[in-house]
Amino acid sequence: NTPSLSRAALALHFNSVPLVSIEITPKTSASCSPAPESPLSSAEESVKSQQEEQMCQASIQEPSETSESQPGTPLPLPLPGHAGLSIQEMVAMSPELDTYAITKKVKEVLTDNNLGQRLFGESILGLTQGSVSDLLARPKPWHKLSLKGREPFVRMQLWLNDPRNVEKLMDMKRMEKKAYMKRRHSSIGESHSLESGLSGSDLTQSQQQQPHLKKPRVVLAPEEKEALKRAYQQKPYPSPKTIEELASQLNLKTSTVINWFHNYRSRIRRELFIEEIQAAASEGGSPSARPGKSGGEGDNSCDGTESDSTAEGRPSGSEERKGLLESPNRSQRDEEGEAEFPSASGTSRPRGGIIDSLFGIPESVSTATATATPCRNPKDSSLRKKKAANLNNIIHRLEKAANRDEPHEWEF
DNA sequence: TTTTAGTCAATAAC
DNA sequence: GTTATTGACTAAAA
Repeated sequence: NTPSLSRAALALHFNSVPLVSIEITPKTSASCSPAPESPLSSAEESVKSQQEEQMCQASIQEPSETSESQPGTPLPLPLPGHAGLSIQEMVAMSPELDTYAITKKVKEVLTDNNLGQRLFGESILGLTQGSVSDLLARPKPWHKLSLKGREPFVRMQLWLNDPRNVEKLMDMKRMEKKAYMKRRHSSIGESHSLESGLSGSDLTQSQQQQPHLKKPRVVLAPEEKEALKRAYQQKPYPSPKTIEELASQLNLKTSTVINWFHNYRSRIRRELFIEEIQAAASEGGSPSARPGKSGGEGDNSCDGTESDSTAEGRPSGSEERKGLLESPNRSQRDEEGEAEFPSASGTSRPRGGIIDSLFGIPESVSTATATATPCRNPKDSSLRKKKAANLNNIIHRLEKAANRDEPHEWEF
């Protein structure tokens, strides 16, 4: 898997740098050579001398094809400087970070220095461009992130802390360009010889011989999306039967409809997070402050329109604040009196002291001292719409909780 | 088994 | 060429 290898190779250069001023005992690696198939490998030569020393400080793990998606496997990362801590350990020990402030700062630095998301993502985060774009545009609040989800933010924070971050990324950019030019030159030469040696039919044949493994991407028509959105407004959690019906009516595969609902729920949820954050920011609070009372989309309890209707039949006050979008199962579990936002307060996590210094987190970025997000009303109709849909979601869950068998009638 | 979280990668939009 | 969007997928939680 060339992309993975090149990604890992790219990252090793950057990630072997001490990002904060801490006494380090760098582990030495048996091999500091970059991945052989890395597109940058030729260009790397030119800057190798500058970076070799840093590279070899890294505790390098052989990059594997799937390393990036496997939890627990260290990603290409700036860790060697951190007293031998793995990224997972750092994430686990990290104080609460203000994801919104971090992404804002990262965007700023990247734009100011004309650095692309792809380069940043592949070399610093170990993520693809699309993922980076998504992450930067719609960061989830820290307390809503799983350990894995926190990882990119910790990486960003570490990168921001590195005084030479831009410089290094610039170097990387230059190397990439060099390598690209080199490849382009050689491929031009190749295509010349191909043109002279292959007839048109030969090319067609070789193309035909390529196994057609890739499925064409499904692109939903606007009407189809509209129909699905309407269905979502009615029922955010459609039954298998409804899904079947939708699929046949829209002439789509069932799996496409299922995926669409999964994705839509997830993306709506995130949109609500970001709207929450922005609203809080505009009101002067810490942007991604842990909602505590407002609870992400759960701030509906502050919103007269929804809270009135959601309050009825809610099992408990805390339930109301738990957020409209949590899964039905979770909701049922919540009824048993589980503490609110168990992971949010970071009670079991060391805060400040060595870890704060490790991250070098400025006040503006850490939310450890942040205040709760104030309540607010929705500012536009789209938000209202989403919340209305979420209301349906709640109703759905209440139905389920109240009556395990599909309820035909409501009893109040 | 269903849902969520996180991500990839194709491709649309700029 | 870069960034945004989005259908599909995997892993993990519930």
